[in-house]
Order: sequence, then C-alpha cells, then structure tokens
Amino acid sequence: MQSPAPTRGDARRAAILEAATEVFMELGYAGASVDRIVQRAGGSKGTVYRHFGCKAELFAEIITALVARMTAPIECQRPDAADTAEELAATLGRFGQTYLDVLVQPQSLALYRMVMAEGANFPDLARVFYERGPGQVATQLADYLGALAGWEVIAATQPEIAAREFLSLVRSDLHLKALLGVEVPTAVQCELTVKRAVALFLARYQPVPGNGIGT
Amino acid sequence: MQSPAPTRGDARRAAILEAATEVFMELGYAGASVDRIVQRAGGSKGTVYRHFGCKAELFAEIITALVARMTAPIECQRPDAADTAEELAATLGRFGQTYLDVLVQPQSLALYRMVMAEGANFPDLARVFYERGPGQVATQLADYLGALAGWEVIAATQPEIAAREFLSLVRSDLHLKALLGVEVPTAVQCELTVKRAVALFLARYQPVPGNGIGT
DNA sequence: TTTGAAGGGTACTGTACCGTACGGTATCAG
DNA sequence: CTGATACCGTACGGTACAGTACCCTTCAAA
Repeated sequence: MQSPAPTRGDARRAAILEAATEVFMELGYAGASVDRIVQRAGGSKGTVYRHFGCKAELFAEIITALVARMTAPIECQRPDAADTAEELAATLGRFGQTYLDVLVQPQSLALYRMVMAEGANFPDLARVFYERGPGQVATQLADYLGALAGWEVIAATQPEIAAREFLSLVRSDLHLKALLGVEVPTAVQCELTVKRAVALFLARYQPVPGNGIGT
Repeated sequence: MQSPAPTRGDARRAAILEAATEVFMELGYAGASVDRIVQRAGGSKGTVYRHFGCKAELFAEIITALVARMTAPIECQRPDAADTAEELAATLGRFGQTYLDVLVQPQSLALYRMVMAEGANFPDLARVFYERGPGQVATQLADYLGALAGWEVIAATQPEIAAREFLSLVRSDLHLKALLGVEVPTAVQCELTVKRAVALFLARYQPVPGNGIGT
C-alpha cells in the first residue's frame, strides 16, 4: 500500500487504461484497434504492449475494473437485515432503484454488450463478470431476504429465488430494450418500474398484516 | 405465390442463406468472413455478391428471417381470450414455457447477441428485431390480459405493464446468464421458473377467489 | 443446337489490423 | 555526470478481410 508514488509509468498506464476504456465501450473489443487507443491516449504503441502484453490482457483488466466500478453504488446500498415490515418496502425500493439506475447507464450497457459479444472468446471473463456483478447483487439481496424470513417479516422460504424474482422484475424489459439500443429509459420509467416491482413482490411474499388485501 | 419453381438460382440463394446463418450465429457479424460463408455454402464469392449486394444486406436478410423463425412457436401459443379463472394459470404457464424455451435456444441466444453487438451499426435492424420479436410477444400477452380484465377474471388495469412484468419474471436471470454464456439452463430450471412466475403473477393480479390466500 | 445468363474458380486491389523493431529522447538513480 | 530504463514516433512484416475482375463451365430456354 504505497500508493503515494505516482511515477511516470503509472501515469502512462492510467492514461492508456482510461483511453482504452472509452474506445472499447464505444466500439467493442473487436471494433477497437490498438492504434485508435494509442491515438486517444497519446504516446506510443510500444508503451501499450510493454504495460499490458497484448490487446486481450488490456481488455481483461478493463472489464474487471469496470465491473468493480459498476457494482460500487449497489454495494453502498447493501441492505442491513434489521428492517421491520414497514421499512421493508422502502429498503427494497432503494435497492432496486440503485440497481436499475446502474443497469441503464450507458457505461453499464456497453459493459454488458462487450461481455456478451466476447463471452465465447473470454469465458473466464464472462464468469468473473457475472459472479462479481449480477450474481453478487443477487447474493446480497438473498442474504437480506433470508434474514428477514428468519424474523418472519416476509414469507420467503427460498430467499435466493425470491431475490432473483425481484431483480428480474426490476430489470423488466427496460434493461433489454436498452441493451438492444431500442429505447433508453427515462428516470420516470425507472421509478415506476421499481415501484411496481416492489408492489408485486410484496403482494406475494409479505404476510397478511391483518388488514385487507385490497388493490 | 408461385413457389413451385425452385430454379437453380433459388437453390444457390437458399444454400448461401443457410450457410451464412450458421456462420453468423457462430462468429457474429464482424467475426464472420464472406470467404468462410462461401466455403461452407460451396460455390463462389461472386454469387454471394450477385444475390445480396454486400455483406450487410445478407446479414439484414438473415436477421429478419431468424426473428420470424424464433417467434413462430410463440405465435402458435397465442392465447385466446376466452379463458376462465381456472384455465388462466394453465394458459399463462404454456405461454411462458414456450417463450422461455425459445429464448434459451442456442439459436435465439446467438440472435440476441448479434443484434446487441451490431445494434449501433444497424439501428433499423435492432428496432425491427424488437418490434417483431419481444415487443410482439408482449403485445399478444397484453391483449389476452386486457380481454380477461374486461371479463373481470383478473385485476389488471394496465395489461401492457402486467404483461411485461410476467415476461420479465419468465425470462428471470436464466436468459441473462445464458446470454453471458455463464450457464445454460436445464429444462427443469425453466419449468420451475415458469411455475413460480405464474404463481407470483397471480398472487398479485388474480382476484381473491373466496378461499384463503394460501401457503 | 444455339445463345445468353448465371455460377464456379481464382487471382487481385486496397485497406485495416496486431504485434514488433529501431533510432532518438526524456526521466531518474547513483 | 553517467548509465539504465522507459517512452515516443514511425515504420514494417504478416495476416485477414471486403469487394471486384476475369475466364471458363454449366444450365436452360428458344
């Protein structure tokens, strides 16, 4: 941990990583040429190969860094399992909203597209992406739901499945349409989708609190 | 409609389309070379360009054909809006099962990956894919749910949204994981996912039939 | 049988790309 | 100041690709 030593090499390395991230996200792995990355980063091609060995390793390092960057806001919203029945809806709403907001970011969409397109050529990378990305989010939520099931706040005997169901409702078709480039969802659409996801989820999993089931 | 005239030209054209479909699905648009398609189809490169003009038009024709081929089984399951409350669950189950089965086919996954990867370069194609593919399925289900809401079999005041929620539950994370190449879902996983999707959906949208809320 | 269009085979042009090499220059430790 | 190392600019080798051109063969209609 001696980060306060930003040598010149570190600066060049960071500049290359930043430029390559942009170019990869715009054009994909196959569409991005090393020459173009060098052009945007400034400097020379030899430096790229000295630091990263080959185009594939540069790509791998960028993907793993992007996964961490994307999941960071969700990690912050990690729910603590001390919620009452009243706090449950709000917690689910916050968590889902953060998740969906991250998912429909242009950077996140580009990351998904890259991993899907190159998953066959980088199988390890696709696995790491899922485990540290969507899989990690599902695990966090499942832990939360499992704890609440223990407190009998919700009736989810299989919290892993319930978590995946909730996250599927949150993604809805907004994520799919955004990935296809058909329609970029607005903030209003995202909020409405999350609200309805919470309502639908709780209609199934929240024990009857005593009053009617209405609407 | 004078299809009973399969000339030699039609045969070559069909052979090229078949070979190109395979190669595109294996390697994607950018990864597939015309030479490779010619090699698999037999014949010569000039014939390809005589029939299709350029690689992009060949690709476009294949994508539209694939969309039609993928949606055909779902079109057959188009639900008629004359169901009682008892038949509702079975109809939703059949429809969802057909939808999910199609989605996780390798051919369908390859189609999704191609459209996502090349959506930026073929925006019209991405739009056509969505409208004739997932959008069409959602519309079919929304029409069905809307009719049932009119008969007061279900309580869905916004059938379009309800349809999208159900389809999101059916896709779940199985589609996402399959697209990323992380895990190919088994038939058992698909069936279980559809069953739970129907249960969760009906817990919210089916009016209380008189007996308890169950489980 | 003649004739003309379509197909096959192959070579080619121009371009783009990955990765390497090489001479010259900036930076830094001793 | 001196040596070593990293960096820059550029050029190059080898390869792959889209699309075209040319010539010959095959087929089908008249």
